[in-house]
Amino acid sequence: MTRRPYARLTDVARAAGVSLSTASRALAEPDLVLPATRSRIQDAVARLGYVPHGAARALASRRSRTIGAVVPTLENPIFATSIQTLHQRIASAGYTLLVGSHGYDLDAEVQVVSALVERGVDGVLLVGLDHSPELYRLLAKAAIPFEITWATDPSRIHYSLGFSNRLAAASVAQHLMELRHREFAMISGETTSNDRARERVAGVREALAAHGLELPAHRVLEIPFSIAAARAALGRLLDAGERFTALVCGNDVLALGALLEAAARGIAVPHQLSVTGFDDIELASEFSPALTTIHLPVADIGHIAAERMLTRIGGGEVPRLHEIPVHLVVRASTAPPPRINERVRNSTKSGGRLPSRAAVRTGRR
Amino acid sequence: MTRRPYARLTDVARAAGVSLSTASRALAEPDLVLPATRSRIQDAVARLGYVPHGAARALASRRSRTIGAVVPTLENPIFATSIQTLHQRIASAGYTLLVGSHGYDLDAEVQVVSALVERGVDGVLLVGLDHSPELYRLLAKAAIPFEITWATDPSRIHYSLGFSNRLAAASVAQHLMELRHREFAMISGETTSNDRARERVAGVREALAAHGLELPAHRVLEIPFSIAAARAALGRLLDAGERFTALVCGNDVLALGALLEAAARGIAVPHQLSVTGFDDIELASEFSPALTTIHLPVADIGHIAAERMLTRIGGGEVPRLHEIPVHLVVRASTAPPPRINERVRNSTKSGGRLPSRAAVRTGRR
DNA sequence: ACTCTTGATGAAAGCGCTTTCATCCAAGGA
DNA sequence: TCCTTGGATGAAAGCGCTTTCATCAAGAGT
Repeated sequence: MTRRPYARLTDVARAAGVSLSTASRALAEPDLVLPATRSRIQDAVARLGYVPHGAARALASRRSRTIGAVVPTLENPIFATSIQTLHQRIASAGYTLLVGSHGYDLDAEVQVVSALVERGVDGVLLVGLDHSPELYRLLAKAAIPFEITWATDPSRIHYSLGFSNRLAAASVAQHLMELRHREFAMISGETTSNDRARERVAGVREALAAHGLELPAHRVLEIPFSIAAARAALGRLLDAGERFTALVCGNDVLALGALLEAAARGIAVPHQLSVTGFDDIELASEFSPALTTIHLPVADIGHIAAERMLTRIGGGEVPRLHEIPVHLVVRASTAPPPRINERVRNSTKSGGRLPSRAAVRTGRR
Repeated sequence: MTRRPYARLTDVARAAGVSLSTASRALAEPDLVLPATRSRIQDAVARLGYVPHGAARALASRRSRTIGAVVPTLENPIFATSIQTLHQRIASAGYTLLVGSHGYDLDAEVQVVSALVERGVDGVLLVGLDHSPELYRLLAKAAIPFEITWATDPSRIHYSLGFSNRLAAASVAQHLMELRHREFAMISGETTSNDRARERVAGVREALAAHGLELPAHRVLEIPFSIAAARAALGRLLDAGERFTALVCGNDVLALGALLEAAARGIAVPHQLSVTGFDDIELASEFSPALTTIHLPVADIGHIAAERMLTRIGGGEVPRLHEIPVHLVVRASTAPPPRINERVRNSTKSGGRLPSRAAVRTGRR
């Protein structure tokens, strides 16, 4: 006789001397089965090493017990961390996590989501508000609950969990203005198809405008999220002779790059130049100078997103919009601007690696 | 009449005026179907917005077209990056990625893998050789191909893709010895249930031993992989009065922590203390001083792992052991040891934040 | 002209499970 | 004592697809 390599529920049922239906119930709804019967079935399960067949279960029950999460990239530690906590939470509820990344390409994202829909995920987690209309159509057609994270949808059309990137960025600008900075520059991620980056730039602009200040376009550089790109960007800004005392960065990775470049050029942070980040990754507080940044409760986002999604899948209701608190953390990378003669001077054509000639250390603030 | 929310293959078949089997074939093996028929079916697919039902397909075909990857943590950028490339490669082959993480807990790993097996993944990717016996049993019973990454299995019992952590670590020690260092200390990740960390410590020990040098147990600190922990560890080593001129770190994150702590204590790297890392994350080359470390082709690992797994799932054969080249990258964090009177002195009970009194800058090497 | 291939298509049997719906039996009510 | 009620169980119908296997033309071979 040919033994199959694995046991089916039918085999368990036969071994326990019950019908298939009873065996199924014993596993799904133990209360509906007499304790004696139940334990016979559980014995059989253990003895045969029975492992339920997910696909069969999904097909019959129309629920896959999987959740899909799509992020721009796992290389940004904030996404990696939140995916991590998300996974932990849903795993403990018996769900599995399907992940996808698209590298900030909205068309690629549609492909990824479509693969998830095909797999019959019970819910989808998205990052931000910028998505292809086709993606929204796909999700609507499949009637799969989805949720926007890392941003809030003020219109409440979609379920969202996050914070206002605009307001948070504005508070950074506010802090800098209170320090009496009046000349700003910004290094941002690409704003096309990235609403978070766009909102952060807008937030800074608005806050400045409210005080009659400007953030001219040529002082806003949009670059890939990498340390090397950020270093190069600060270099370009400086080499172009821009005179600013505060540099707002779109996230901590970019800010770190700026800090590194400033150090390499002998520019003292914060005395000659104030630098801010966004996210509060671990390095932000450990680096020297420690980075003034916006603290995000990264792990909480994964956890709450899991919670909300599980509730909705279970037929429960959650508020359309869940705002999580974020706040400015002032550390050592910001200080009042230097007096005029202590400002960072644009370096010469010699390659920009020279320390500013006007560099003079100011006292501690 | 009640319309279903989505189209089934039966609906497509009816719309195209063919049988279910033909429709199925048209999608799976287009060559077996007459071009005219095929295009009628494709029209119907497009018109109805048909999306195949993954679970049904998996049930009928006994292949889920999903691959599971289990890593210790996504917070380490090397895992995040390799998962990223892995995803890209398998997605382009029509596969979906199920991820799991276990936080260096082997029992938790069994749970995660068991969830993947239940989902019927076609293959599983694991990190390292240290796993619960139960995990191996589970995978064997389900007859699912799996692969070890980030380490090689010299016994060739399992399929593995990686490099010798031991040899790589030894080459770091070798470099340091060539610089004439004789007093070593090491900051490692926890070695229990982490063969990579264990092998790296062993590699350093062996290399030293070959030259009659020792790495005493009290100079090896095992800590969690975080910058803060690494800073504290170096502090403890120093405060304990250990005298060493070379600090080998288990990975770049730990090395970064050490660099930061050294800077905070006014210890000049590399002139007073040489520090090495392992992994070559982006920051390693951008940081100042740039870190001497082992370069790993992180993206390649994800890519090759995907390739090998897809081949095996497709019934193909690959070598049991795939060794990828890694190499030492010498940068600015290592130099010959200082002369005796320039050594780092153990700081006093005052908290260890004072620069070493004996600190004297040596010239460039 | 007749059988033999060959290639395209269709019919139908599951894949392993969930989920009505029906059945049975013991206890409670009249 | 008979009938009702409800709890436990079983029978059976799918869930949407893949995959033999059978069928049927139409061209090839003799």
